[in-house]
Amino acid sequence: MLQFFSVTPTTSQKIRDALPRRRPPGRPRSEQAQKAIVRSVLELLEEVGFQVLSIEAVAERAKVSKATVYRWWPNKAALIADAFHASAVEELRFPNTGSVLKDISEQMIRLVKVFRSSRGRLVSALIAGGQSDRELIEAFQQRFLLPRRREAYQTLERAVERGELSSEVDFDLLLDTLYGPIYMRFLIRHDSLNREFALNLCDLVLKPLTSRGKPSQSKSN
Amino acid sequence: MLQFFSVTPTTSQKIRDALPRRRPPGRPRSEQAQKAIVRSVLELLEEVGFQVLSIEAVAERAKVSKATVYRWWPNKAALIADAFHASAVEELRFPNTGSVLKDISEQMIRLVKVFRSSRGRLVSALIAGGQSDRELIEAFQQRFLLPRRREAYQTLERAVERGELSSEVDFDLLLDTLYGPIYMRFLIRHDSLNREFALNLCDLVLKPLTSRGKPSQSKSN
Amino acid sequence: MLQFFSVTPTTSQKIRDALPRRRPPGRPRSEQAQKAIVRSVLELLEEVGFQVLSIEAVAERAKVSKATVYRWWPNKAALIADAFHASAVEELRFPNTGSVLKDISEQMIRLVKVFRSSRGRLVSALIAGGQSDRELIEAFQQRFLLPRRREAYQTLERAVERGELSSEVDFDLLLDTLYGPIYMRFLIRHDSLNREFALNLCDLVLKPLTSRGKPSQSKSN
Amino acid sequence: MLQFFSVTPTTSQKIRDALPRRRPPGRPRSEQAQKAIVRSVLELLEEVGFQVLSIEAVAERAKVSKATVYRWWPNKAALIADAFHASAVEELRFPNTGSVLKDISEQMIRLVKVFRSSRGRLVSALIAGGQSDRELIEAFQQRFLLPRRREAYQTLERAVERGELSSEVDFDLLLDTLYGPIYMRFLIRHDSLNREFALNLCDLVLKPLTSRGKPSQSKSN
DNA sequence: AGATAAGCGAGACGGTACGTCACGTCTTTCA
DNA sequence: TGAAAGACGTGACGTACCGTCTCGCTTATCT
Repeated sequence: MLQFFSVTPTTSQKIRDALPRRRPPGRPRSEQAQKAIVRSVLELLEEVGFQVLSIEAVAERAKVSKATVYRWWPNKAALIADAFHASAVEELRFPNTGSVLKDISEQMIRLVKVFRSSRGRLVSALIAGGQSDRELIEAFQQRFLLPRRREAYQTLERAVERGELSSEVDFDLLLDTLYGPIYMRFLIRHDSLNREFALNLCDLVLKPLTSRGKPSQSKSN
Repeated sequence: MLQFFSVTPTTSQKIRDALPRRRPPGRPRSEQAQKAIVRSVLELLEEVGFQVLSIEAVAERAKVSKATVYRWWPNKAALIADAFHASAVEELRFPNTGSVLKDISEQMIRLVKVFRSSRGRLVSALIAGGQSDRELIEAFQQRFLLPRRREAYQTLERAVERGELSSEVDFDLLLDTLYGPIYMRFLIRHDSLNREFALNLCDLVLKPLTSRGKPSQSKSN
Repeated sequence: MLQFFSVTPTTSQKIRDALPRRRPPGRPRSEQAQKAIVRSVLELLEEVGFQVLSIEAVAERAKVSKATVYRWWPNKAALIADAFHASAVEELRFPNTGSVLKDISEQMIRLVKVFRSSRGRLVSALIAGGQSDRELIEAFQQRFLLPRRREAYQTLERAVERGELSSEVDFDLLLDTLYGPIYMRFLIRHDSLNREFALNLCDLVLKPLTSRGKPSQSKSN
Repeated sequence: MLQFFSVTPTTSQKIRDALPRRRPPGRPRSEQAQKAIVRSVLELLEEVGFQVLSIEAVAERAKVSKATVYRWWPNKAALIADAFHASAVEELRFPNTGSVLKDISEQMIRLVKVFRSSRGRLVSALIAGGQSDRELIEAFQQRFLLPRRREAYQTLERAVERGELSSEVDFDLLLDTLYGPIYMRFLIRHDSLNREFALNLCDLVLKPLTSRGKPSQSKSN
């Protein structure tokens, strides 16, 4: 899971040429240390949250010197972004059931599960931190949101091809309408965030748009 | 606007007897100091955000001793919550035009304006802080979200009474579907948050539900 | 011994008016903390020397926060200078026996004793540090050397008055000739520094100058 | 000047057999690197002094890897001692004029010149460092002081042979009395160190001892 | 000619201490 | 008794060097 870490060096490193290269001079970066740091960040983030997480504690837990942390990550934000990347959530892929409503509601339920799990804390810490750190919120967009968005586009395109969905629908608007409410309940916690909510949400937003329910006609009015 | 502040001491203080009381002995609490503190918090929040805001800086800017801040607010969260309260947004009321779509889209546009203004920073700071502080997010729910929600309920009820909306609609689900996308774009900043988005969002979510567009039938299907 | 510390605030403090003043507002400086710090510096200096002495260790031993040390002393040098001042050496006064030779040799022997004691380490640390710190060496001149010099001048003047010494003698040259060799052996450690050396040194330098002993003849023979 | 450096490895290395040996296998030690290191130490010592001199900076300036420095010198002291050795001062030899007073005052003036030059900083750094490093002060004794002392002995012996000086004079005491004041002014900087001082010092100490001048009388008057 | 051995640069590593900053508490004087 | 002033212990910050280590490369001698 972490093996790709040195391949995709993310925030703290420049992307190296992909072509076969000689190893640079000097002592090579310790993979073990990097893994330990990332692991410590993940653990501590779940335990105490972004605000309280101190790099000092990360270094101590990873049995690594503080300098090593600072050598590779310029600030707490980058550290968390990378850690978050490393804990990438494979379970958030979209299925291909032949029905948009099914595909999306299924994935939505998985997302809700992640948000309710201890990893949710990681996500909320990242978004919270992002409110005063441009890099951090961009990291979240690029590494978490966008990959999922791309899959979502494909899912919607399949629906269009199948004739389930009008080709005139604004995908971005639709997807934000579907996921926005989930993020809102996740972050503001004013109401319950569970499977039922996800299903009802899908019904409310998606059903009117699917040809099966013939709501596309209402659209054209 | 701030005058009622010492009357409604909010989070950090016990509510004092409302009955006429004799002034207690000793130096009376300085109203001026309180106002200066709150003003400083608001200014600083817009300038630097929640994370960076230091009570030390607040005290210095308000020309107040640190102890005075601590005497009245137990922590940064309470301080921000109160400051936020003081900057209450009067312009977010719902109009009553006779059309749900109009009423809500109108208010939505105002909300978007607030979010895009410097006061938006205040809101995002509050939500961000709330991710690691229960009190803070609850303050946001109670003082910002709920008051607006109550008005929104009334707006929807009027629509039901007018026959625009089915009485079976889940108000909470509907409102989160309407506002969630705005919060999402506001917090994650992955896409533009403007008037057009608000209007399209309203159209997408609300039109299918309003009898005028006859989409209520599709619902019953 | 330390009581005069807050009276003569030395390096780190401005000298306050001697006139009766009201105490300033705010928590007063903790005398106890200051004493503990100075005591720790003295102990550590004798144990490990200037180079190794870390402010971190001083703070820890004095059970004082590092910030408190830095609040009052800008750097290690000032800290040591003050500590040195506090350990001021009362025993280095000149006697008044009626004989220059006696007066000076007596005091010289005391100086040698101090240099050979654990407090010698303090002095050598101060001079060593002074080689790369102007303030430090100046502190040594002002607080250690000069006070003694003034007494030495008086001792020499008494000798002139008594007719023991010519009034044409350059006091500064004479005193450096008397004390320089002691400092040299103290710092370079190339030869033994003891009572005999001090006595022989006095004889060598002083006797030829005193009219009473006419010892230049005995020497030149 | 530096060429003998790898031949006499000094402090940091065991002295190798002087007998003709075959060169060992392996890459030979880079003479160029050694010279660059020593040069850098000398430069930096004059610029910043012992305390601040960092091996990291030495390596960087010498365009040499840190490991290379550590391979050959165990610590900063050894490094400085060797560098000092390399900068050996040829001009501090004693002349042979036929007059002790002349011989010694002449050399003293040269010493004062060296102390006042940028190389003086080197000497003071060495002595300062020596206050907390036995090796260092011993290096100073052996490499700087002693060679000069041996020459001074010869100068004094010539004076005895010529009848200028009594054979009963304690050479060590006399030499420390002559040079101690110079070291004192050099290190403590409490008074001017110049040609006049050196001359007056010689007069004061040496004249009473030389039979020729009988100047003790003029002095004692 | 190839094997073996050491020196070299580069630079990452675990550490220690630096000097600064803000925390939240405290102790004083003045109003 | 509240407020201002400001010192206090605490603890993390990010930096600088320490002295050690692992690399790949170079330069020599030895087989």
